[in-house]
Amino acid sequence: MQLELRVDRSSPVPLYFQLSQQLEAAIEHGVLTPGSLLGNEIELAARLGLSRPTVRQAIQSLVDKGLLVRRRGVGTQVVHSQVKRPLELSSLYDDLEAAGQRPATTVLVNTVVPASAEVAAALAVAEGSEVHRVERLRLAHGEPMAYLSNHLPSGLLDLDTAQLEATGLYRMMRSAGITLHSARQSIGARAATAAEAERLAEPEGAPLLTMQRTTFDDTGRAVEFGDHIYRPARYSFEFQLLVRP
Amino acid sequence: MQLELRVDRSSPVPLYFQLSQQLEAAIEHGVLTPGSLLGNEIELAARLGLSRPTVRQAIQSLVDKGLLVRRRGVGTQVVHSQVKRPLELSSLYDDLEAAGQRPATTVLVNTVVPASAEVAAALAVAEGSEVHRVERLRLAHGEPMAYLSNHLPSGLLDLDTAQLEATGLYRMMRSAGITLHSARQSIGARAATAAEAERLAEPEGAPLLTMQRTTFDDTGRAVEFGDHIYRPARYSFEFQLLVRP
DNA sequence: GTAGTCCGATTGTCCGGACAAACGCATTGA
DNA sequence: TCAATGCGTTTGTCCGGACAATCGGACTAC
Repeated sequence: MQLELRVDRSSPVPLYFQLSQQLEAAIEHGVLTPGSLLGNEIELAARLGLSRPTVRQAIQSLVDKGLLVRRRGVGTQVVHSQVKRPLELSSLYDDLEAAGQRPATTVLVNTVVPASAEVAAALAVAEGSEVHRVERLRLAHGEPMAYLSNHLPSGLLDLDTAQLEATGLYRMMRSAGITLHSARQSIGARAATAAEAERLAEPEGAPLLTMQRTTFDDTGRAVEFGDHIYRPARYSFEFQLLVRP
Repeated sequence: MQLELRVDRSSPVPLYFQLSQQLEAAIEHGVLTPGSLLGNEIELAARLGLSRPTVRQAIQSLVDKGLLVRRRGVGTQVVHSQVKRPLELSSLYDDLEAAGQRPATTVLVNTVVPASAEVAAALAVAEGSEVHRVERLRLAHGEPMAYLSNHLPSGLLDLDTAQLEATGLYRMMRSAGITLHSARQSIGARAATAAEAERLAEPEGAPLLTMQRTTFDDTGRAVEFGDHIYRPARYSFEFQLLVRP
């Protein structure tokens, strides 16, 4: 059976992108079954009226995503992995929304403070200079789920409390024209202190999942430093890693 | 000052790879400072006697690694991020060795068992079929650090106990010709059971960091399922995420 | 003075072609 | 029988060129 593919040359969407999207959809919907060959690049290019480099660019983007594997002398095959989602910089808000949980947020602190040594180092600003500080409690189904403490360089974003409660911090940054690029994370665990236990409705000494993260925009500037704690019964970090050859 | 770059056409190493390595080294050693422009692609190609596509391929690989940023109409700049290492599929053994800790391993169990429902689902084999089971205690500086439980499809690897203690599981898989490709991870936390507490020399109920991971090779077949627990005071997960636009 | 327009610079996309390298398989040879 | 060789297939690398889209700054018009 021939996979139905076609591109629209009048569209402003790049041809290689049109193709890669169609291939990805075909894999997602099971039209291209795991392990099946994709047909060689030359023939595929001829069938679509495209050049080989364009077809290769489309295929390469899917290889980068981990959906396809190329083998010289063999061909390009669909990976038969159970889970195919690539790793992404996840936002707790988006994670919860994707899980259909309708997250609720309570902003507990939203102020400007002098940067502590730790915060200054993470954000690469002078110690004692002004930074925004936000502390939020995130709930799902009315139950506390995580306590989020964030520091941001001042002047970067207008941190409106109402907006912080209605949406997520990452979403606000994106709409402010900040393009997130990378993040350095550290995930650990420890026992809850008395104060933390009360905030999260856990007994004192209960195990907590902790995450510290510094996020960078596309110019490499630190735009956010977060120190978060999660209730492990209600949240865990799930992601897919890819190995680059 | 002109960055000194040159390629060796008689080398079997691809030209784009030679160039990207030199650029990466220049960034790493601070010859190319963060924020500095790289010079336009056309001129760079002419200077090296290469074509523009080849130069673009070299630059693109560094953009994918998060070391460079391209801006249309502006040029290609070096990202000024503090930490630049990309995310990789990490092995606890390699992590420890890189930290200069000389890890020691004790193999507690190395046998063949019928697959439980959970293991069968993770490895995509039939429930009850034979799988290898390995349990190891990993120590650093003579102190227990992690308890590692792994299941592998049978017939994949010769699991020699002595070799397991001398090196890591991932390293054994690689030398057996298995090319690791991706992994699905879940990181969480919970309180130690009595048995776990004893094995790790922690009090009962102490917080533990947990990780479950299924690793896939380049054809998408599951090659390993691990269920690990770590002492949070001695280990945490650190990694860098990249956002794909 | 300010807003809009134009223009040079630079990357993004796309083409068509050429040869090399690796793989799988069939054939050949010991 | 079994290993070595050869061959077709397919991806990997590389070239040179063309035009489009976008950015930033200079210029112009009001």
